[in-house]
Amino acid sequence: MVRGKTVLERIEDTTSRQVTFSKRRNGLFKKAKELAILCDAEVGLIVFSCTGRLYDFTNTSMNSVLERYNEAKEDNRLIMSASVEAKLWQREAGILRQQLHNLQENHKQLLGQQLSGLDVEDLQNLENRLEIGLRNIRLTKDKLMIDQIEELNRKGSLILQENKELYNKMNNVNQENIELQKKVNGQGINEPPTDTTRYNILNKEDGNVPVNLELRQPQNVEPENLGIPTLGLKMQGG
Amino acid sequence: MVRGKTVLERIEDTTSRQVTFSKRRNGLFKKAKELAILCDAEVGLIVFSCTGRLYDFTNTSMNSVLERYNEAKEDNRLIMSASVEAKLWQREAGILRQQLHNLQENHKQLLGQQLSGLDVEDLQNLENRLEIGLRNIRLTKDKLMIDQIEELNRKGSLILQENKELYNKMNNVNQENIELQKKVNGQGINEPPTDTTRYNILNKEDGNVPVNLELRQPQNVEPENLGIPTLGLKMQGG
DNA sequence: AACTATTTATAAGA
DNA sequence: TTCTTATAAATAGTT
Repeated sequence: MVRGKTVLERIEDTTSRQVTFSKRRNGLFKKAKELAILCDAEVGLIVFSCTGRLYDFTNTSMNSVLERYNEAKEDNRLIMSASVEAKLWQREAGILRQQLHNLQENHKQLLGQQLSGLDVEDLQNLENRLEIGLRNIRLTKDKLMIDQIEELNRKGSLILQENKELYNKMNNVNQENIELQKKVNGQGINEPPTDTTRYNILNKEDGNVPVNLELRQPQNVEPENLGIPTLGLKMQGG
Repeated sequence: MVRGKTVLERIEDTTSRQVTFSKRRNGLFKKAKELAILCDAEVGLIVFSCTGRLYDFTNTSMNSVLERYNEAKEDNRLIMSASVEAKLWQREAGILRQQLHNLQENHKQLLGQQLSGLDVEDLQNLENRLEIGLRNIRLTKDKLMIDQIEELNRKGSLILQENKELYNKMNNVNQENIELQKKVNGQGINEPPTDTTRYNILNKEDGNVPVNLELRQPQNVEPENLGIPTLGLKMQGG
């Protein structure tokens, strides 16, 4: 527009384009600002350079400008995309809240609370559902407990078996010991006698069962005390 | 800017301000368009006059401009109002969905479904809650039924009372009729005899009880058949 | 809306 | 980028 009129078309030379962009951008923003001040207008101006850089101006706030813009535009298709999305989610939340509320109601009734307003048939239904539920829960619990008991029984039996074997071994060792003592005494050598009875007592009353049991006091438990069908094992010897 | 520099402040004269607004707005929009074309920029310009009228320009689309603007602005506070709102509701919906899911899980367990993964203690808790619930429901139901029974009993008694009175009246009318018949016959006048027995039968077997009862067949019900503590009333007379 | 005297904007060159 | 400058463009006040 100087030194010959500039034609209104894209400036092909990159440098020239960028320089012009810089100058004219400043001019445009200055004009925008002047318009806002002189004429008491609300102005929002957003510019992206061809390199993608953002330049913006507003004499108020972009938020305010855009809100007014949305209000003014009756064909809400612009920012409304987000707004519509918000409404959709709001609706979804409302539905979920309702469902949750209903289920809570239902749940409370199942727990025997807030029963007013129900007639005998409703209550009978509720009762039936609860009875079925209770039956299932009891069956499940019983099965679980029976399994645990059987497991304990099995472990107890193993320990008893081990105990029995240890006891037999001890007897053998004891016997051996006694005979050795006799031989030693026969040879006139005086050594203090080994305390053979200790092993017996330990085995029968105080010994720790060498198995990692989940029983609290496995050492005192006899199969009969596990309170269930025992495997028929009993302490032998002793 | 002409005939003496214009000071940069609000033009107080309304007419002058509006004229200037018009002129400068055109200039601004022209400049914006030129910038967009010459420099291959994306421009969005929104202006509200002080009277509230909207003027906008964009060489692309306002939606595109605003979307890029949102992307570019890292401190999302502008158009994000709607978008943020959407996110908030979305989050709310997510939380509600989770709560609903948990409650559904809980609910199913209460109904004796999906019990795997629970230990004996969990099951015992569940059982206890169900038993309490069941007890409450049964108490409520029983109370309701007892109330209904008492109500039926009361109504039944009233009807019986009414029946009894009607029956007595009928007997009186019958008696009266018989005596009138005798008199009429004694006077030699021949009229067809009134069917006095009909009232008796109607009353005892087929008559509709003139009370709006909720019993299905109130006319056939005797207090003893209500299945509850009766009020001691019985059909009198026959 | 048109005119016009001026100011302002800015393209090209430095 | 900035400065300069010639010149186009914008526009305030008037008609």
